[in-house]
Formats: sequence, C-alpha cells, structure tokens
Amino acid sequence: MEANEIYKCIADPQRLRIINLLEAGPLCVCHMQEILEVPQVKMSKQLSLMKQLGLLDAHREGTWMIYKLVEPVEGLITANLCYLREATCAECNQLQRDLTKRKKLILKVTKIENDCPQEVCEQIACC
Amino acid sequence: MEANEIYKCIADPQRLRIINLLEAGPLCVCHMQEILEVPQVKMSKQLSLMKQLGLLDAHREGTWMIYKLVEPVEGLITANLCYLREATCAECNQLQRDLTKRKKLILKVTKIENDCPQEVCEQIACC
DNA sequence: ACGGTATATACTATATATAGTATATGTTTA
DNA sequence: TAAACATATACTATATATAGTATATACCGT
Repeated sequence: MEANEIYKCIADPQRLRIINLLEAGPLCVCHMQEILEVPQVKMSKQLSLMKQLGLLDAHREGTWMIYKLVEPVEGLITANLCYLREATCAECNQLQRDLTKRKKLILKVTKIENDCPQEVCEQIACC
Repeated sequence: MEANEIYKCIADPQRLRIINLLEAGPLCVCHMQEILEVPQVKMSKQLSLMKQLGLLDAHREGTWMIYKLVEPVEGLITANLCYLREATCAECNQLQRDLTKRKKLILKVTKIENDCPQEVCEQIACC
C-alpha cells in the first residue's frame, strides 16, 4: 500500500476510528456499528473499501463477518495511531472513548452465550 | 488544525512533497515549481489551499512569494515526515530526491546575484 | 422450507476535489 | 508609463467521494 492511499484512508474520521478499533483486536461489523453509532450501510461500505485497499482482512463466523487489520500492520498506520493516542485533540479523545466503549461492549456480549464471535471473546479469555 | 485536515492535505502526493520541501526551509513558488515540475496554476492553487488551512504562511519579497510552514510545525506533520524519510517506498524516495534537488537549486541560484530571495539564501549563509 | 439476523451490493443523488485555460494583480526595471 | 516577470484568481469541465434507499445474499434456528 502506498502512503497516499493510507492517508486518504485515515483522512476520513470514521475510517480512522475503525482502524483504531481494529488495532486493538478483530471485531464484527455489528459491534463496530454499535461503538461508532453509524448506519449499517455506511459501515459495510467503508469496511469493504478498506478491504479492497488491502488494509483489512475478513472472515465469516456464522452470520458475523469478523474484520481485522492485515498482518503485519502497515508501519505508517502504527506510527500514526501511536501519535494520535498520545495527543490531545477532539479526534484523539474520540479514539480513546471508542477504545473504552469497545472494552465495555466486549465484556457485555461475552456474558451472553453465543452473542460474541469466538475470536473476539478469545481476546479477553472469557469464553 | 484537525488531524483529518492534515491527512487530507498530505494524502495528495504533490502537497506532501511541498510540505517536505518547506520543512527544510522557506521557498518561493517558482523554485518549488521547478523542483516538482508542475504547472504554475497547480502549484499556486495548492499553496493557497494549504495557506487557507493554516498550514503555510507567505510573504512577498519583490516579485517572489515566499512560503514557509507555520511555526510551530504541527506535530503530526513532523511525525509523518520523520517516518517517511526513514522509510523505503516509491513516494519516500521521491521525497529524498526532492530534497537533493532543492539543495542543488539553491546552490545554483545563490551564485547568480539577485536570483534568489534573501530569506532562502540565508539558509545556506551565502548571500 | 421459513423467518430472523447479519452483512453486502446496486442504484441514485449530491457534494467535493482536481485540472486547464484564460485573465488579472502586483512588482520591478528600463 | 510600458514591458517583463512572478503569482493569483475566475471560470469551466471533469473526476472522485459520500450518503441514502432499497434490495440481495448468506447463515442460523425451528
């Protein structure tokens, strides 16, 4: 992937938030939707765009589609997340809030049997 | 400036090249034009866009307009230039070549009296 | 096979960005 | 004051990105 493609990608606040979430671990579409509070179409389209670019991978688990960052994660992505997570600005705070929301959501869904993709649950070693 | 504005800005390869050049010191429009080999209109329009965004400053010196990065330079910009200058990719190589070309051009123009803005010349302590 | 859930796609409308040509502005020098 | 140079802007054409609605696909449990 070229630098300018990566920049175009993270120039959209929602896409940046998606990348920020996925850097913390794989997630299914509906959970990302819930965290970012965006309509399903929008989420789905942006995910498929990023997958086409070669930034994300996806696989199915039942009715869920689990997305993750392609390994190894682009250095440029890592460098920017690193910077933004340390910085203080509206967007940066949002990224922090999203990560908190993600943690809470995973804790919640893993308590309800079968309401969480296995791969997501495994991250917090609870199911 | 917000992160996503900065990303939109550097998502355009030519704008990234301009920022890369200016990070090394102020330059007038025609010299940037010569280094990047782009038409005058395009250069002028992108510079004025970046100025509007608050990323660049400009002042006149005779017929020249001298552009520079607004001080203090955005941390996000610095972090990305830092990364890209170390990295190896087509775009990164281009940035290196631009810097080399800049050095040569300044050396050349400073040898011809009055063919270089004072502020640019001062960088290399020659006029 | 059927209804429900999760996700993706087609289609359309609209906004945003980019590029090119011509022209205008501001400055210097003769 | 006219000619030359450096730069900016207006206008137009075109491409690209985004958003919304409706519909399709895939899988699951019954």
